[in-house]
Amino acid sequence: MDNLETTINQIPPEKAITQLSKKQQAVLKASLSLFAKVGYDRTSTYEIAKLAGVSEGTVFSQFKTKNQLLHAILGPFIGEILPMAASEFINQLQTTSLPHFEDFLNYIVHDRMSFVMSHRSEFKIFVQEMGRNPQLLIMLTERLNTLINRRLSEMLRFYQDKGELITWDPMRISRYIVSVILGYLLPNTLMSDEPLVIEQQTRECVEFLMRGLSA
Amino acid sequence: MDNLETTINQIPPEKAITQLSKKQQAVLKASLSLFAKVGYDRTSTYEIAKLAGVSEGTVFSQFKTKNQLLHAILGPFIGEILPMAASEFINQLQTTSLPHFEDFLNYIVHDRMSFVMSHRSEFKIFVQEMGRNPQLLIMLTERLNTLINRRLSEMLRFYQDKGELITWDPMRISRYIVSVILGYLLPNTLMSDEPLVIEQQTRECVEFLMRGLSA
Amino acid sequence: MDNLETTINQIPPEKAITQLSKKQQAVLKASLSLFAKVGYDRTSTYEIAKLAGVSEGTVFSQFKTKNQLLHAILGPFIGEILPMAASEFINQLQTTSLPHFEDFLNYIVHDRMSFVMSHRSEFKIFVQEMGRNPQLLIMLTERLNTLINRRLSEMLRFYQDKGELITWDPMRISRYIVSVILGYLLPNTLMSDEPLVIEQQTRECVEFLMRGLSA
Amino acid sequence: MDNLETTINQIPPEKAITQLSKKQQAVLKASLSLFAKVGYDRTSTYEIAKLAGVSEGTVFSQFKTKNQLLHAILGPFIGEILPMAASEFINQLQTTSLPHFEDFLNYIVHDRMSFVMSHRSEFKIFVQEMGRNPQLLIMLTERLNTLINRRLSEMLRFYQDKGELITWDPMRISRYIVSVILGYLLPNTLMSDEPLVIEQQTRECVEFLMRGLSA
DNA sequence: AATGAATGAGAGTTCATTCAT
DNA sequence: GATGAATGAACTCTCATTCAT
Repeated sequence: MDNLETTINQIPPEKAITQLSKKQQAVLKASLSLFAKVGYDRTSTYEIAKLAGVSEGTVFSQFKTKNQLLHAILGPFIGEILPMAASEFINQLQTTSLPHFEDFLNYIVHDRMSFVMSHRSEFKIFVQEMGRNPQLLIMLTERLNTLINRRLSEMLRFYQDKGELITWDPMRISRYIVSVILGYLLPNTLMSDEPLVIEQQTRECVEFLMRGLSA
Repeated sequence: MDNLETTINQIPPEKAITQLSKKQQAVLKASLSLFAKVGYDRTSTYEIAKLAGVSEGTVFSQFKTKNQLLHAILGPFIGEILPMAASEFINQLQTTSLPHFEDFLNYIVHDRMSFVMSHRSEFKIFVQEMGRNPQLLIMLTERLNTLINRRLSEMLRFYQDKGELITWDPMRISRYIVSVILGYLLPNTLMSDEPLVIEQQTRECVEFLMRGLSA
Repeated sequence: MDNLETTINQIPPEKAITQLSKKQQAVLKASLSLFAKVGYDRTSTYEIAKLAGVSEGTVFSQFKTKNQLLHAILGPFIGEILPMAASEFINQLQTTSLPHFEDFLNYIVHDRMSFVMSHRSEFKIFVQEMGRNPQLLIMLTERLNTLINRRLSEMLRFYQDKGELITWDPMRISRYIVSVILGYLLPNTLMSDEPLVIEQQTRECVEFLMRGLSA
Repeated sequence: MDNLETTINQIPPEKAITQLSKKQQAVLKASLSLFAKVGYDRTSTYEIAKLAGVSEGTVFSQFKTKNQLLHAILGPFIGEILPMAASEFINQLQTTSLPHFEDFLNYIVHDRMSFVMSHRSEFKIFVQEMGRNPQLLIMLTERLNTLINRRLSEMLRFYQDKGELITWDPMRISRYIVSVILGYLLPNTLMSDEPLVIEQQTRECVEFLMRGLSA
């Protein structure tokens, strides 16, 4: 693994993917599918080429190495997995759209579940590589912490001041929210191919979290 | 990956390990260390041999294949990870030692955290392989479900009847307990090498779960 | 290597080069530079295209194969490296312009040194390929021998008859002349990029050869 | 080419070669033969394996890379090519065994010709790589210069003082000696497989050099 | 004429596994 | 039982060459 750090730091050049030729997109799609199914290490570039219906040389014409293929898949995903509660978007919601903590919870739980479910394969690959690449997890956590400290803590304090949220450390609160969401997503994405009924799961999830986190 | 199913179904031949010669134990230990650090696929048998201080041939004298090495490591671990709420042990606790749900929570949270922390490497390998081997996770879940339906549900009903536990589906309750525990264990085991202050974490964990799960 | 024999046998199509388009000339120039710097085998057509500022396809539009590129470079060079004492030109010099052996030596030493120094890159490529392509050297030698036997021997006899040149076999005499000239050229072309002070070197060279070859 | 510098600086671990297994020696021998015949770049490890009668894996079991194979061949050769006029050996010859410059010439011409002829393949590979690896030539020359300045110049001065050797710069004298020797060796080693009649060539060589270099 | 995406044969290298010692 | 040299299939990657545009 060369450097997944770069992957995380780059804002994904969204257009890049659409600029790819048909064959290159097939390569990317085949990689996505195989990496998710059997893992990065157990996928050979020969199998990728075969599934994509191209020659092995073609696999390397756009993405110079097998590792760049992984980056090309995980880069955009990582770039979008975190903004959960990011920047402008959140600030504006704060007082207007989400007056109560329950609204807030409903929003992010539903939003992140939807995102992951519509990127199941990327998520699975990400989870797999995470086990192998602590760096990946460490950086993600650091970013998450920054996010929480800079943005989220203000918001949480907003609800805490309103008496709707228990006055725990924002970090601790976030940990529980993330844990419970993942408790729904991980078994589903890793084990089955059935789509999740997001509305139902969100309701359950929020119900529990509201009990645990209300003031 | 031949067949990890066998791994799970076998009651771990506990004695096997102690029967191993010094060299074979060194092999197992080296494998454990390397698999956890860089992953099964990225560990070569040559490196195992070097770290264990034996010849490459010796690596294969006891464990016929590299995969059997993985089994020899994960087998016992999986065999012990589940009994969490298993069989005799739980039944006897039920009414005597753990009269209140909080006692029960305290017990299993502390118990499982301790277990995982004292088998960090095995846990890490398990998590890594899980992403790659859905079979592993599916079987584990099925077993967990059986366990919950047969044993745990009785216990939970016991606390529910006492009015100490919310009357949700036992499966749902278990999901939250497991999720929150893992929310503490995963970042710690995957990211850092610092030991966890189990007592402190247990207290936090139980505090949150009690709020979320009390009747 | 297809057939470098053809390269030697072809009278270099002098005009060919000037007939080439700007792009083709750029390709030839880039090849010359890269072949000389890192060698034919270690130069990829991609690098040639990049340096020439053309597409990879263009590299092959004029020269059908990479090998033809080598031929296009070495052909003219080989065609001109030998005429040292060739044909009409020499015959006419013989008695008129170069009455003494020292004049003769001065002439060819200076002439060949100048030629090589103004074709350093070609010379370097030629030397490199020679090691790999004995055919190249064999043919060159045969041609040299023919040249010597047919033309040069007459001339040398002229000076021998005048008592200015030792009465050794012309082949032997030629060997020493060539060796000593190469003794100056090789280190300079292979090792450094500094231009040779040809006048100075010629004087030294001739001084030594005169001592060794005078009657 | 990683680092041929190391090759030159290491005194060749002579024993290493004899310690090699039969198969490894076959690999070395096959490499020597193929590198000399078609060049390093145009020899594939598959061909080496085939010629050596071993599997391709075996080629890499002792020599980790193809390049190390080249080093293993050139290292010892380079280590011995220079001592021509080296250290103790020369000093002791100086006044005792070689009273006259002609004796001295006879000695080194014969000695170096014998050495190269008994290492034809290595010499050929060396010449080929030299064209591609200026570093190789530069270092060799620097060493040669050091050798000449430190040791040889004393010796030459000894003969100059005796009035047997022209009072030119030692560097210049060396250049001619080397050039003329190579003038015999290069065509023979590069072009043919016929053994050289060393005695005859040495006599010719010395005869010419004596004429050119006598005071 | 020029492009550059695509090709596929072949390169160097790795590695789990075997087996004679 | 232990060794480590040997294996050969499989791997990632390179590159001269082709061809539709």
